[in-house]
Amino acid sequence: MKPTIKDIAKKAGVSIATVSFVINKTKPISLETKSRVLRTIKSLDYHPSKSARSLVTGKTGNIGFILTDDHFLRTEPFYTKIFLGTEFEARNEGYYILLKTIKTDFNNTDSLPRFILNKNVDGIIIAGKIPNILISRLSNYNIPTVFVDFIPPGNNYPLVLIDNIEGGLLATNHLINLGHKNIAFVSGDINHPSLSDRLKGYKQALENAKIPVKNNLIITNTNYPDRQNGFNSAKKLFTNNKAVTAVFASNDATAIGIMHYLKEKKIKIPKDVSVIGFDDIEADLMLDPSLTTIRVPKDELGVEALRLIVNVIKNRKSIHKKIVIPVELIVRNSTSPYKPR
Amino acid sequence: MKPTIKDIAKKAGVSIATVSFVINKTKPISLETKSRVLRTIKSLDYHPSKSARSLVTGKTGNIGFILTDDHFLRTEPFYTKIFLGTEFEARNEGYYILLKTIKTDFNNTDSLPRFILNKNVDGIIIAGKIPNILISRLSNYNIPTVFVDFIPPGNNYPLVLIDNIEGGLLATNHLINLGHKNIAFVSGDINHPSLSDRLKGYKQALENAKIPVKNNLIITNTNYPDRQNGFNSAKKLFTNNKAVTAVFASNDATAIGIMHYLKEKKIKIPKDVSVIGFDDIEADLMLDPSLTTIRVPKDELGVEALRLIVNVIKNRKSIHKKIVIPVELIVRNSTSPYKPR
DNA sequence: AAATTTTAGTTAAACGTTTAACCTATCTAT
DNA sequence: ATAGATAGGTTAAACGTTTAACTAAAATTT
Repeated sequence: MKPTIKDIAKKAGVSIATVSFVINKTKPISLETKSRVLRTIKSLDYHPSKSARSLVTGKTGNIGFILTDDHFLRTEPFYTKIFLGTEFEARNEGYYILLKTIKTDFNNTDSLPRFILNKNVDGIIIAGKIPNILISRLSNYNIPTVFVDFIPPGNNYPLVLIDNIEGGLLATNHLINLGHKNIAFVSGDINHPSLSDRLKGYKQALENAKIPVKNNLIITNTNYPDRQNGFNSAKKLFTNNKAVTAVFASNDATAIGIMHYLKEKKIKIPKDVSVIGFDDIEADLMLDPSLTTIRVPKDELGVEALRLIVNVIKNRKSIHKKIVIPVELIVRNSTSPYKPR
Repeated sequence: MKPTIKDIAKKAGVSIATVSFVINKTKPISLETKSRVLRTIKSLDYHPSKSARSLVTGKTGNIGFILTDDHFLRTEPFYTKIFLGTEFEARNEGYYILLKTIKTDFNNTDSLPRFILNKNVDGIIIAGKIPNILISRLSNYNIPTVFVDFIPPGNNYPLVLIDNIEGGLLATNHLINLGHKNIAFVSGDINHPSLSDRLKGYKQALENAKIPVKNNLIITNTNYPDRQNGFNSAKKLFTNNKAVTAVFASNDATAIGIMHYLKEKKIKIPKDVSVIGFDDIEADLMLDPSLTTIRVPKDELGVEALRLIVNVIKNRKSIHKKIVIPVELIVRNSTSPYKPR
């Protein structure tokens, strides 16, 4: 059987309290007994039981990670990467992550994640857009919470965000600097704050450059921003607008769909039309031509979220901190200087 | 404060044991008191504390998932997908997964995963090739273990495996059926059992078709089977063998590298050379031409592993079961009938 | 009718820690 | 010299469950 703290105490000839103090460094213990205790711990390969510890301290050493299943199951591994970043940093900090996906249409009759109900986490990280009803039900439990890539209503939680407006600016400026004037913006669900911020950056860049914003060059809808949606949007865009020479897609999946459409129509990329994406997902590298895009450091988002939640857990006062992760323009081969078509 | 079992007992006018029996259905309780207890549980929104439960039962409701960091961090999300399959099924079964990556060169001085030492998991799943030293050190702890996509030395553990030989056969037969005779096999680290099994299938298919196996058409080494390695191997292969008209790459990453080489050399795929991969990773879809491959249902591997470990945990007798997951030929556009070059 | 079994419950120990309360001896400041 | 603080410990309660051992009544068997 695994040794317990009692075994250590007996063998070292001290009380179990002393052993505990040595382990946790919570009271001064003479160098002599301390080293004796540590030696016996080593010799018996003793490790404190997590459950027993949790029971008395109320701390679990676990952190819950919540996101909607569509965000997790989509082929574009955006939130998966964030999760992995969190996972990675959790190991550095000595925490474990418990993952829970919820349905997109989570409602009042659905039960909350078990790890919340049975107090199996010290805090939670919520990634991406989740239903308001979940947020409000969660708030009853008064558990430390950090949001990633989503601003919950009320906005009094600690946050880790992408600098989407800046990204929109960078992308659009890149096209403007290449000499393009007829620059389209193609997006999926514009209700998602990330996407609407990217649009905001787009508009602002155009205004800064004194290029008029034309509504017929802005294709948005309420669908999930995937390849299919990009393809359909491209069809809509290009059948009506022959003059477009550059497209800013609000994410890479959309960009890929657009490129498929263009290839099908034998429109050359980037000779005839430049395309820029957003996110920098793995698939980009395999495209021909490779996709110019705005890199979002997804792992870093996850890492920062973990650090932030640990911070909130330790300084129980609910920190009202907002961390904005910068993005970066990655120029590849899908964009080139303007030439009249 | 959260209600405890005591609060329920008091309010329902029974002993805490009775409450426990009702919750766990572990002793017959009259319908009347049962429903009274259940009502109070609902009304107080009571949920048993996981730590307390774990402490007395010795069960944690957690399962550890171990793999090497290179398998987890590589851009090809092969093991990530397996992990997600496990995660998904764990939620169905009421378990949580604790993830731990270890270094590829894990040695005797590295400490074992914490969740093992402090008894925070009921069982572990090990995915992919891991160092023998870890396996032997783990065996001291006598914890239920399932291996995925790896046969540990000794081979007396429950396993979930890919049918790699069958996959090698399928891939090679596909090329043979298209009329190819000079079929190359390109692989990375041939010490990995999965890859050597794929080679086995390749050889067997050739023998079945009475096509001689030529060693100069088999390019293997000890590198990680990634794109770069595929590219280099292709260079080696095609500079010496002008007659090759088909290549079986032992995984998709390798195939992608090969395709890059061929494109660079203006060798047309599949007109001049057919290419088939193995794994069916996401990137395949984005390739031009799209990659014919052998699909490995990665999520299913993860799901089966979870089911198996739960089974082992419940029927404590160490089940010696081996689950082989079938693979499937996916024909896309990178393979076509043989034509002389 | 007596003996036995079953049902429905209670009591209390146990799980392995942490930590408040207490104790004694030694050191420090006045 | 005395009071107070500190170092270095011990004892025992507490955390919230499960479960073995027990009891009393009701149902069943003989």
